[in-house]
Amino acid sequence: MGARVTMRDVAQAVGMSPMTVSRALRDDRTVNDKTRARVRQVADDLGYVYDSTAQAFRTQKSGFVAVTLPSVNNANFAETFRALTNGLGEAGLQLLLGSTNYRVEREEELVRQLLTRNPEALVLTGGHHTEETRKLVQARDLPVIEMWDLPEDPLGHVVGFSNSDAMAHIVEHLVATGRRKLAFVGASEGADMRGAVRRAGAVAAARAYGLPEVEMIDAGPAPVSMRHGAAVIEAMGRDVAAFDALVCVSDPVAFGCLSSVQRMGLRVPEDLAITGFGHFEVAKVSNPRITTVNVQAEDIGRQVVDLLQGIFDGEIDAPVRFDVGSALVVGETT
Amino acid sequence: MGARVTMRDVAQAVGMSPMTVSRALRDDRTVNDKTRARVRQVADDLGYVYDSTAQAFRTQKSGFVAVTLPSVNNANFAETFRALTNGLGEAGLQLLLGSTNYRVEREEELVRQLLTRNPEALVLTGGHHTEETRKLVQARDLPVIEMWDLPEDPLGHVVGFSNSDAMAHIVEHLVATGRRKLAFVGASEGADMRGAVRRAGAVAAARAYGLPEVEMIDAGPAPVSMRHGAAVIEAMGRDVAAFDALVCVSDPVAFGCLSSVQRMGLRVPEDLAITGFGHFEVAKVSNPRITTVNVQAEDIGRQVVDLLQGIFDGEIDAPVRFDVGSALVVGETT
DNA sequence: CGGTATCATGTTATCGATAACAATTCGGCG
DNA sequence: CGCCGAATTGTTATCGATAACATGATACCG
Repeated sequence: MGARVTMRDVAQAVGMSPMTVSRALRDDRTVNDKTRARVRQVADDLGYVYDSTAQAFRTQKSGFVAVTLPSVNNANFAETFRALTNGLGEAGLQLLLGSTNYRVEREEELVRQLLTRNPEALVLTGGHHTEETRKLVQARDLPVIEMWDLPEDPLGHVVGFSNSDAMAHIVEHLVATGRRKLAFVGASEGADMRGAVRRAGAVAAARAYGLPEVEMIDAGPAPVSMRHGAAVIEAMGRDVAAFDALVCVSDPVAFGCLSSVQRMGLRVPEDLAITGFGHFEVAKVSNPRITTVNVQAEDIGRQVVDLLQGIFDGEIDAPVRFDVGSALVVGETT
Repeated sequence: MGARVTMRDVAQAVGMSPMTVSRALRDDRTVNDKTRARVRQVADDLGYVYDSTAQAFRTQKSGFVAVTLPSVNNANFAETFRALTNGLGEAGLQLLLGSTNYRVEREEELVRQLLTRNPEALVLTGGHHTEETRKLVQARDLPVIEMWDLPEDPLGHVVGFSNSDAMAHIVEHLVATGRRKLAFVGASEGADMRGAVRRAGAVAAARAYGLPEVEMIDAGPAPVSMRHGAAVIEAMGRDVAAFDALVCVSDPVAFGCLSSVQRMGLRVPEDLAITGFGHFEVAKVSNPRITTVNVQAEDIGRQVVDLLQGIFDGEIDAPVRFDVGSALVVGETT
């Protein structure tokens, strides 16, 4: 339990140089098979544990890919994260995760922290960052991928979809089914840029279709979820019946709204339509099923992995911009 | 964009030794305030970024706390993770997260990987591990915390609650409200030990109350969620009415069951009671609200943080065993 | 004003693995 | 048997920050 076992100790035990041990433990085929076997055996016996820190230091390659997510407590982001973990794990890379709580200032702090770990790539969620974050990132010769958005002025590579286009499809669908007076349910203005873009998308689309101005229903500061949707509608009471449709920033919010609307005896979709965003499980299981947009979170993760692989293999030179798209999923709430 | 900027470069630029730079950038108060200011200024100008890898190597302290979770896509675990991130972040520690996908073999692989990063502590979810995992961990002089369970034979510290006790409370409540024929809805036997313990708890409690044997409804391999609960009940059709209550392994599964049960025209709780586990948002928002057990995921995270702080401060010697408890939350489904 | 405590900075060695280069061993062949 | 190329193993230097120790500068005291 004293000093830790190093390659030197293993080397001494097998009567060879540390270099040979190093080679044997990796799969360098210049070592003799018998030697490798013996080294591995001894390393095991001594309880040797490889020191990635030393490796990272010496080789100047950390084996980390840094990732920021707004929140982990979100099935979509979690799905992307899972895809990233699995894909990069196969390439021997480890994820270094930070969550921004939907705040760019927090993202900046996080990026600063993550960069000190010398990651081999940086994957950011979203396309809105502080100036300082942009500077930090660009000062480094490091592959950067922004995902979940299609920013105008990207930092590097992009794998995402258009939130406002997706919202436009929802509005189009609502118009097609005869709805005119829309309300948008989402977080307060401020931190959550993705939510803001969705709202703006809805507003713009409504204008384009000549609908009356979209009403804003503020469910509180981001992140908003089921209970916020439920609470804000409950607080409104039957006033909500004045609208034809509630356009919600996400499925969980939509489900919360749906629940409150039903509790007060209104029928969905007869009295009021409701739409979500993100194709969360709850949208498919709820009763009625919620009309939503499928954003293919897992696909985003997979595409990012492919992209990174390409970058590490040196096959990619120019910044890539990949639109994974999104698709309207019509449920029973419209 | 050539070689990276190191402390040596900064030192050269200010005309001092690297040691002074090192001291200035940390908050070593032996450096003169003016010197510190100048160093910081120059470091900034040169775009210096601190190298945690080098620090971790030299000091043999990584600044990492390694954490394994069964899944990130679970509001409860995510909540614990958030609490850990926030709490440890304040202490200057970074989380190194791995997800096991509910499999102990995957956990072993993960632990092996995480240990090479020299974490300062290891936080495992659950109390079931492979023999190899136990050996790996115990061979190291490293603080270990198991959370979300109260294992019989812990590896080190424990912060959790009794899943089987919690299940017993649910069964007790069902008995008190006149239910006798129970079915347990959960994942197939196998990977998910936490699920298995809950099931065993339900079975044992039912026996203790002299109820007929609990029927098993297999929702498929772990992890099971809303759609699995919904699917398995839909597949059963009206046979489900033969039971008095569906005891579900989690709230999402319970919600899935609830939804399918309602779709086929049965009334909850009149025709059938349903219970969940975990006090997820959906339990409070669904219609009717689901009777569940509050497991205080955030509290677990906070307690783990406190415990780690105590350990790092050297205030804790003997292994700690902390039961955060759990509480029945009666909803409208029973 | 000499001497000592305090403050501020510098020097040297080091953490563990590995790239780059050097040396040795071995088998095969004329 | 001697020589050559391929297969193995060894040596040395190094990544960047910092602990431990050493030194130089300054203040303060009787």
